[in-house]
Amino acid sequence: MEHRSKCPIASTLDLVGDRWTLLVLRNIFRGSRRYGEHLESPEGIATNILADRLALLEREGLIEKVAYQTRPLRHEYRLTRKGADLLPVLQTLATWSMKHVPDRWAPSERFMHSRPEDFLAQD
Amino acid sequence: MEHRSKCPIASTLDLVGDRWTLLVLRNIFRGSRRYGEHLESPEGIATNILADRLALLEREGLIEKVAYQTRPLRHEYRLTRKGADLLPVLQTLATWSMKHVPDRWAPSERFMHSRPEDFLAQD
DNA sequence: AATAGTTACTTGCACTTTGCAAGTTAGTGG
DNA sequence: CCACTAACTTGCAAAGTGCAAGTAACTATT
Repeated sequence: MEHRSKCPIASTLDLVGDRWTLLVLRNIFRGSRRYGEHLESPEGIATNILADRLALLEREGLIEKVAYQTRPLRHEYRLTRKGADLLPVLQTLATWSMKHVPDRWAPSERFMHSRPEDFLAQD
Repeated sequence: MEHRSKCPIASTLDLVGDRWTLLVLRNIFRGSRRYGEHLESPEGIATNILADRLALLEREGLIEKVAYQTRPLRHEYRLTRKGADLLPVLQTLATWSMKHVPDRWAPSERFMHSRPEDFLAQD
């Protein structure tokens, strides 16, 4: 990973500051775990972009691939602590939008009031 | 402005979710007001991108152009309430980076503890 | 009056990233 | 052997970005 500067804000954006990465994370917070579930999100992410971003997030340690079945072997993507810790960023983005952009969906209470730890439980 | 969906998170990112817009806002929070001051930021933004983003932020009402002198007429860019309200987003991005990215600059106490209102004072 | 300096952009072009459609791979089930 | 499903990969056009050079509107200097 290459950073434009040592500014902490710029460095975070170097990682997740593009058109899709934070939305992929949002999907996971909202329950998407499998590749196909991500494709159902309302914004309509392209398959190549999704594959690229999942690989990036895994390489950077924000999500991890966990097998959910063998025969055929299939994986799902889960948040690591590093990824889950971006929850406050998504919450503040949502809060801003609710105040300044008219006619948006209301985020769930559960989403707005949860903490990163809440998304780390195993099952 | 076109939105990919009515998701509040996606909608905020439609506005500021590219490689530079949030860094231009960070500059303003850190005191850059004039075009030339923005060009001094450590990431080295290109002049065309900067002009484009300042125009976008003004068009969307996050910043406004205020004359700081006549003869020759010159303007500076200041945060509106809408723009200043993105401060918590920048603060959470910085907080995440300090926890998860090694060897970053420490943001100033002033920046991390300020509130949007603090950047709206006239002078 | 002509020249140089300052500030704030604009333009042109190469390069990179994104978006869309179609194709591929690895497996199961019939 | 064939259809089916999930998870990608590939090709290519379009949009966005990065770099260098150029322009515009003044002011200050000689």
